[in-house]
Amino acid sequence: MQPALIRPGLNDAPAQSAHERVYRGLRQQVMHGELNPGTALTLRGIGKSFGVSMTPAREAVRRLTAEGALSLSASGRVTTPELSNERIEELASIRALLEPELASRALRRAHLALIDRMESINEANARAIHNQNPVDYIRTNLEFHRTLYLRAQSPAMLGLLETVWLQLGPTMRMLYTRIRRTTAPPHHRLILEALRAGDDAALRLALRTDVTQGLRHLQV
Amino acid sequence: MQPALIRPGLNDAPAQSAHERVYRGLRQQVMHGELNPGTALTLRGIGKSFGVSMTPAREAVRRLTAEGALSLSASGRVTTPELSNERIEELASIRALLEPELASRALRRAHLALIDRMESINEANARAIHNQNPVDYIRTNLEFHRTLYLRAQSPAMLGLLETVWLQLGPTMRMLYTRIRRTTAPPHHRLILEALRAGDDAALRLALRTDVTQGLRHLQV
DNA sequence: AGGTCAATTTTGTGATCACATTTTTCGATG
DNA sequence: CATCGAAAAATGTGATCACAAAATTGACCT
Repeated sequence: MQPALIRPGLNDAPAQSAHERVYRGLRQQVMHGELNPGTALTLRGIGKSFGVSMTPAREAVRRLTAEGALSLSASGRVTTPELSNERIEELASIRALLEPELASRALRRAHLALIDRMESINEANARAIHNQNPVDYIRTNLEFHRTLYLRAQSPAMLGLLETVWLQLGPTMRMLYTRIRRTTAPPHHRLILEALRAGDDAALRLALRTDVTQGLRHLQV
Repeated sequence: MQPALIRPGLNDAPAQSAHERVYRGLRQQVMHGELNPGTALTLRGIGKSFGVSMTPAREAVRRLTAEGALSLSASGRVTTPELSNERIEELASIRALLEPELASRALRRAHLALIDRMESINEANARAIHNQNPVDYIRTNLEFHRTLYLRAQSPAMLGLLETVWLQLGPTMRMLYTRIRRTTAPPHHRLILEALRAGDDAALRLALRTDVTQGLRHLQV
């Protein structure tokens, strides 16, 4: 197999295991909507594309499957999940439950520097929309939300939410290309205003609508 | 390795893979509080106790680690998690967020047969308390809740909640043996009454207090 | 053309091995 | 008696292999 070619200077974590690299790589592809729903993957293919054997690929797949990022067929085949409309709505309602709570917990700790950072992420988000780039759009949108939620100091809740995002990743890409979004999500402004005003109720409402509204265009 | 000795008649799922058997076995041990926090496990030991090689043991551990049921040390050692007080409270507040919602969704579909079944599970729960049996107590308590939530028809939300239960499993055992519970959890009665009355607000409140109250005795 | 079935290829599973690292053991030393 | 350090044991990681099951292919027949 390939010599794996680790360049320590470029990695955040100094010594990543092979399985960890595969896991992070696949996870990002799924969460950022780089894969369409139903995309088939194979252990040998994953291994080859990361320059490792089947073993670390298998472990990464098990992990991601446990998080709902991938699904296994009865015969063990690996694909990105194809969600039913009911499932999409359920996941959206979980977001609507968790995200206002996380935002509310972050509110008291959200200083101006944080709001400025969110503002600049939101501008990158607008650029992604202008460039019709779905992956950048999804990535910056999640980054906008995560930047806020990190301040909530609630790692378990954020962890749960990220598995929900993971499950929605491929579907979000599909939805994005379907609705051909042309304007920025209107609720990000409301979120920023509520943060600046320190208005908990307005913040919760802004998040609930932001999260819910994006997935209202199903009609499959 | 051992011939694995599968007896199809005794298994619910007809053809379980080795990894699946290990996963289910470990998962139950963790969720039902059969393992104290900080219990060390080894891949070879797990494999031996299930009559399989390291490979399926490793996959099961990866899966359970992804669900928060087990933790990995920096050197890859496997233990059941030892939760900080902050983490316990955070997990409790997640329960307090999800469980009233699941109960509310189940309410309209909760017929009398379901309530009767919950009642009988609650009696088994009382017996477990009388017998000072922590594992039976935890098991029947979770079964009481899960029986209700299954009616919510919200598999993703229930799945998330089960990972929270998993994370709390070893800690619940520790808390149980610490407080030496002697009387039945008072809120199960309130839950049943609210179900019978079809009172959504009362049901939500009963669950929130039931879930929160059990973990108020920390004081580590 | 379309369908059927056998041959072939692809794929996941589980076991085993070599290896590096960590942990434990245990004796020597102060 | 405690502490340090070296030897020994235990452990996780990744690669490879054999095998069975599944999916694909392609020839053949109707």
